[in-house]
Amino acid sequence: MHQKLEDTIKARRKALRLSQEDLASLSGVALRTLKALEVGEGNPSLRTLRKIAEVLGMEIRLEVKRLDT
Amino acid sequence: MHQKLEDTIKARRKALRLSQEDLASLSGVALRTLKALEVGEGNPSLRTLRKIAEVLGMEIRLEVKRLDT
DNA sequence: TATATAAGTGCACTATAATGCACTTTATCT
DNA sequence: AGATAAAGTGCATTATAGTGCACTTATATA
Repeated sequence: MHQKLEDTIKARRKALRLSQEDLASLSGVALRTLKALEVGEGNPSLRTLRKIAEVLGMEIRLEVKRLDT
Repeated sequence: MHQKLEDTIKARRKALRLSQEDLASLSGVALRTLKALEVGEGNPSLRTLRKIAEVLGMEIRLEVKRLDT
C-alpha cells in the first residue's frame, strides 16, 4: 500500500527539517500552492511537482503498476 | 539514465498497441492534449497524467533520487 | 502508387492551476 | 500562560492547461 503523493512530500520535507516556507522559497513554488498541495487540494502540474521534488532530492517516475512495494 | 516521461508513455502505449486516439478515449483525456504531451509540449497536471497512467497500467511515483536504474 | 490510418500543428476558447494577501488555527517554544 | 513560528483557509486575479476544430504531415497497407 502506498502513501499519497502529498503525504510523501510532507514526510520528506519534515525529514529534511524544512518548513513549508523553506520548501516554497527553495523550490520557487508559491507558498499558497505548496500549502494547498500538502493538504491534498488541487491538482499540481508536473512542473510544480518537479520543482518541489528537486529540492527534496526526489524524482517523479512513471512505472508499471505492481502489487505492493 | 532515464527516459523522459513522455517517451515512457509513448513507448508503453505502443507496447500495448494502442493509437493515440485509443488512449485518449480510454483515458478520457482529449486527443489534442495527449498529442501535445507525447511530443513533449505542455505541462500536464497530475490528474491528466494519472488518467493516462491508469490505462497504461502504470502509476506515478515520487521517489528519492538515485543514481541510475 | 493510391488510400487509409495514425501522428503532429495552429489557433481560439474555457476551465482551472498558480499566486498574493489577509486572516485563523495549530504547534512549539520560553 | 503568553509569545513565536508553522500550518491551514478564503478569495480575487493572472497565467496557463485542457479542449475542439480544421488542417498538414508521416506511416502503414491494399
